[in-house]
Amino acid sequence: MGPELLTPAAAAAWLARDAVDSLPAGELERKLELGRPLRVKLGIDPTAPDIHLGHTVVLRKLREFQDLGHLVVLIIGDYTARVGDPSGRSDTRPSLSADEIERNARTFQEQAFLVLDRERIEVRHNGEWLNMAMAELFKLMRTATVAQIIEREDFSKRMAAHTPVSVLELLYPLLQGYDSVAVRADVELGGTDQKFNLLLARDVQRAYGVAEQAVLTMPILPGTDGERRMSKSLGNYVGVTEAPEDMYGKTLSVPDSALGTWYRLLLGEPPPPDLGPRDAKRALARALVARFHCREAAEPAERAFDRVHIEGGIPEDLPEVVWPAAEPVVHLPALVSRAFGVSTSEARRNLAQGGVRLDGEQVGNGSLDVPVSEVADTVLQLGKRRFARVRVE
RNA sequence: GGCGGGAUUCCCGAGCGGUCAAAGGGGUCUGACUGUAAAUCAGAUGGCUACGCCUUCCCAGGUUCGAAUCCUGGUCCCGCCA
Repeated sequence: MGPELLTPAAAAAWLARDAVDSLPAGELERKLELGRPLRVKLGIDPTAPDIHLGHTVVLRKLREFQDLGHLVVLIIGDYTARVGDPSGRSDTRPSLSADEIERNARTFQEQAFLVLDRERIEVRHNGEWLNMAMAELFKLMRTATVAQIIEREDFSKRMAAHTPVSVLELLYPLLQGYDSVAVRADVELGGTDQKFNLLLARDVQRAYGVAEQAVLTMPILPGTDGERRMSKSLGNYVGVTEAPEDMYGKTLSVPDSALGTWYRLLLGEPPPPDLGPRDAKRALARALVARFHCREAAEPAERAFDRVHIEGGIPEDLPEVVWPAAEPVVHLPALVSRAFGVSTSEARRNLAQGGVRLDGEQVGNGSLDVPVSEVADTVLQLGKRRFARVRVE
């Protein structure tokens, strides 16, 4: 299909087909009727540069806009990041240096280009316009009321729970809205959690006499636990640059209940009806590896997974741990510690619990010291999925 | 500005001056089981060539035979009132 040939109404419907909200009603279609490339805004926070699958839901939508001939305006929140993100509940994050911000932003862009078309993108830093005069800030602050802003659920919850909310946090939605003014955004995308901010930006735009943006919110992708939103801090994420085997394995660990959501949000289609959950999940895992690595990487990743988890075998590429030949007696906790970077105490615990194997045989029931000949050129295994080849030299 | 409350191990959160490497939960790890790194069940969870030794309870001092627990002074955080 040639999407650029769609009528505005059809294009709007197509773009909004998997969105949660397209607000206000009909706005996106009116924007498309303008008949010029739209400026589609996405703001990023350069404090966390790594992109995971959750981010790609919005990125994919941006890509669809690009494929229809529109322009993505990527805003790097360098200025706001330098002030320091106050949203951490208890942990006050140190504000980042300009260098770190630039590095993070570059990493983010690099990873975002796994999804986006790098030809149709404009990258801006909000330091360009946010370093404003106090008088200008007054004008901005008048565009919303405190009541409006604390109406948001997360603020009202925190205030009810007596957790601190800084004044700066209250200001954030306005700064984000001002970004939309500065870049003349026609459309802004975000997760459903951004709905408030995205809509408030319209108020700011109106106050500054520029056209108000259309807003498109996308569903939040659940993490590998199938429950909570995918996020790095919850540890339930799959990074787009992760090794094929990890990406494959993590995808398989997603509970069946979340399978449908993952399919729709990541592949844009429901799971194949003729496949059972196991095979559907394997197909999804292959597709994701193929997208973020290459088609050729998917098969080996699946084979590696099967070998380790289904057949109980060992992976092909093993890291090595070297034991000095000068020491004729191998202290197993020391060997495990050296091989996998765990403390010797932890190594001892795992030995005691039968979690350590040499060439598939559990060890550690007897003596913790074995002759070096017994470990030379064996495969040392900790738990189910950590392996190392022992070399003596 | 006034008055109160708090800081504990990865996180949250118990903790009588000795029996505290410190309850409980979460997380994590290991085992069993499984199509799965899911779910469930069980165990473990400061460090150390280790039936013992070493370092932890915001920081610095002090009292004591002995302090996470008491005192003094700092630092940071929170709430209430103004």
